[in-house]
Amino acid sequence: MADQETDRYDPGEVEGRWQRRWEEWGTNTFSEQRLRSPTDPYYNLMMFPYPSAEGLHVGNIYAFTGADVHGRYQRLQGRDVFEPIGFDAFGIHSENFALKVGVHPMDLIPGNVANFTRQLRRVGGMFDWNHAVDTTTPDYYRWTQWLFLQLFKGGLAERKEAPVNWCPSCKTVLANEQVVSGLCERCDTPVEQRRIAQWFFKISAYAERLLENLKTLDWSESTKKAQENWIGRSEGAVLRFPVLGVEPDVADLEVFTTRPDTVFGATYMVLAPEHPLVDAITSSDRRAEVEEYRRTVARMDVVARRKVEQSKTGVFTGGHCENPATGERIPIWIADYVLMDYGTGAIMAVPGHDERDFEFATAFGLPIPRVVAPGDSTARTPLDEAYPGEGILVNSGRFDGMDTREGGRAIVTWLSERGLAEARVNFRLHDWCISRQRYWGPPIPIVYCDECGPVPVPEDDLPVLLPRVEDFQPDDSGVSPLARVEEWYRTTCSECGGTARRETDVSDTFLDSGWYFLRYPSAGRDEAAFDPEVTRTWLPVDCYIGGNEHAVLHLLYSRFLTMALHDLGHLDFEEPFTKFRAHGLIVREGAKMSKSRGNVVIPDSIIERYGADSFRLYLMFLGPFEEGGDYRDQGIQGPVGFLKRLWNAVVPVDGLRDAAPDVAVERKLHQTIEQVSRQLPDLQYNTCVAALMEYLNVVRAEGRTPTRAEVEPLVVMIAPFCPHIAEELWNRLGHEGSIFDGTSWPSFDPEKLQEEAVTVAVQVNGRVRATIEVPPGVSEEVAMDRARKEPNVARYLDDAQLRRVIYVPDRLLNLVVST
RNA sequence: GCCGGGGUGGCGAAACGGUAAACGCAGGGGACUUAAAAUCCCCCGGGCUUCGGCCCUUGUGGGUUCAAAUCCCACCCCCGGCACCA
Repeated sequence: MADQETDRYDPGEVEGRWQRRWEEWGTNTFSEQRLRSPTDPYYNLMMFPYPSAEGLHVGNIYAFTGADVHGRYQRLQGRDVFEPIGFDAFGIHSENFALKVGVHPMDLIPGNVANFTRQLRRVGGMFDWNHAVDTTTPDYYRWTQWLFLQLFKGGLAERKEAPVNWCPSCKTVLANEQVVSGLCERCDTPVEQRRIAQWFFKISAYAERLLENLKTLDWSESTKKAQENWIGRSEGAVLRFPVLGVEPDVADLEVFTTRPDTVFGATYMVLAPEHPLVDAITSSDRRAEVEEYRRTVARMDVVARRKVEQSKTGVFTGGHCENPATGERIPIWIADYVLMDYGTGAIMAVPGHDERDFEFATAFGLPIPRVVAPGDSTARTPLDEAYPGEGILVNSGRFDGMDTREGGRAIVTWLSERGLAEARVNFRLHDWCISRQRYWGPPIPIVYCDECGPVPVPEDDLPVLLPRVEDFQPDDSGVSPLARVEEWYRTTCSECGGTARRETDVSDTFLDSGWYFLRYPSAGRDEAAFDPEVTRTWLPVDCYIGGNEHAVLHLLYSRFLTMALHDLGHLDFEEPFTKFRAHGLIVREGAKMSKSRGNVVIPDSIIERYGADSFRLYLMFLGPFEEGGDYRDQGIQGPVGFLKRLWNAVVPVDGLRDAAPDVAVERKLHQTIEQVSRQLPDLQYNTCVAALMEYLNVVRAEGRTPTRAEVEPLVVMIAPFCPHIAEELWNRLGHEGSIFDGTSWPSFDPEKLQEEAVTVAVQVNGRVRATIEVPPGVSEEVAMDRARKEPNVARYLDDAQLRRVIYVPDRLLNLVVST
């Protein structure tokens, strides 16, 4: 006879025992042998965390649990599920935090990683700790540097000048997100722009392919859309405007436009202030003003420059060019609303049909002709605002009367005959700047030789170790703290042996995280970044789950790197993630969780109090996984009670009955198996949990003692959500080893889930007047017969005429009558 | 402004175009208890009721349909992302 006291559900005790066993037995870890020859490999990936000093937050646990439930379900189906985890510990967050608390990141990070590891183990994820990665270890970033070299050799890395945000007070380069409305987020000093030579990856060369491949991917629609917008494909044409009256002759001004049809309405040109032709075009009487304007714009930071201002500013250069369509002489202005890094850095201004140009022309008194007339308007209908839509061309010479679409094509053809136009597809996507003038990252593996120029570090010399530098505070030089460490950056050229200087910038964190999924299966190998055979076996990733905050950058960079490695012959696939699902956001009591609000949920104390299984179950229950949910402190009581009742149902004092299952319970069981098996792979966790709760309610109805056959499948179905209690109960049911090592997922019998009676709603004119119990699939006649006998139906039929009957078998009978 | 995702009981949420509110939280009542906790049972959108029922209710307004939370059109609000992209 079992003692009730000692057999009470004690989550801490159960979870500790099973976590120890998993480790002892190697339940979740892959040996070299198993990694090389799995029978049914399934790579289950989740976005690895940045190990902050605060520890895991609920958002992390929510995401990881959702992914873990998916992995465990696949495993119960008999697949070999590889579920790795790692740490994305380089980067500005770690570095800034280290500066703030005055501890060196090399001392800080290991502690954070250890704490995260402890928490991740406690939550009960199915992680293969033998294949964990930490991006800050030399045996990882050695291969990050190797990756840079491959792109460099493949001609996909180039060095060029680009503007960065500079805070003159903090004396540091700032990332765009550290600039808040033109001010440094730390000291509120106005941020300036500096031009620095930096390394870029030519992701824009892949724009078309990155866009095109999206169609083939099984990804969350919102994520695909975000990438589509980011890539920003637009079709149009490049038009050439000859510059007039400048000696010696300068090149034609090139503009990109999506509306070549409106070229007859281009009454002036606008160049970006930093456009290379500004100097040549500016007349002597305008030079002082132009220079002054360019200086003002240069003082603005990159972010403020891109903010929509209330009013347009700009100055006239004194120069003119010829509109190739009208032959008219039109003025050239410069204005900050034209961006150097989009299109050609110059536009033809069509104030009649572009809102920004209209605003500018209005401010500076420039002419605003109409060249497009929609619907009921004519060439002479006045414009009181820009009309950017489609219509019929007017005031456009021989193109008058054409609609804007065919007119555009005709004009491009006409101008191209004179070499003044060509069709062009333009992308918003920019090249990826990977240089960071910071300390906490992998040094970019390049040396600058006085003789040979930039020379890649030989692969055999990798890693270029990041030296321990006590003073890693950025200074006003605008270059990395590593530039102050002479004994580190002084080196010799690997080609000529002469004196050389190391690149002192480090690379972007997104480069670390852009390939980590390639490393996991090969973690620990020191002969290659990723083993070709193992990579072929496990990749691409079968399912990737993560937050939509990385919808654009991380996912796009990962796709680009994979594509580039494919083209360079290192991979035989070009898309890394076959399936991607974005999880939703967790809020608390309707408000976003944040430290400043003081409403952050501390997972450790909740797990200590209720156990990881209850916490996991609650997180998966509180809302649809892909939409997120509202964390309410009291809400966990439901799952807590459920697990207690589950425990008490399987571990009863009198022992389980071994009798045949009750027919009604069995039917509910098969219905539950059907629903859970269908919804679980679709990540519809909240309704799966509800179904399991419903089933347990039926099993325990009126205090009945369940049979083994009734509860055993329930234990298996709860296992993805609550692995510890499932293992314990499975074990107590007499099974050896781990529940996850068998293929124990239950199957259902379609016949057994059929109800023997169904409730059919009887409506009169669409309103429910009665319900009838009938055997499933009865004929309309029988149902009608039964319905007529219902007094509350009959009284509506008495003095009415039956006009129509709609019968949906097993669901409803609608009688349409009129009086 | 543009692109996503949402608006359903006191709350978190369910609902192949077919009985709106499953599952759970909170709340109320009861059982057990000296008491409390735990546990178990019952009630729980609103109004009316002759206790048979009837009417109203899924952000707002229209529409399609025998039937709309669900489909279509217009609009309002909330959350997330992007934002002078020519």
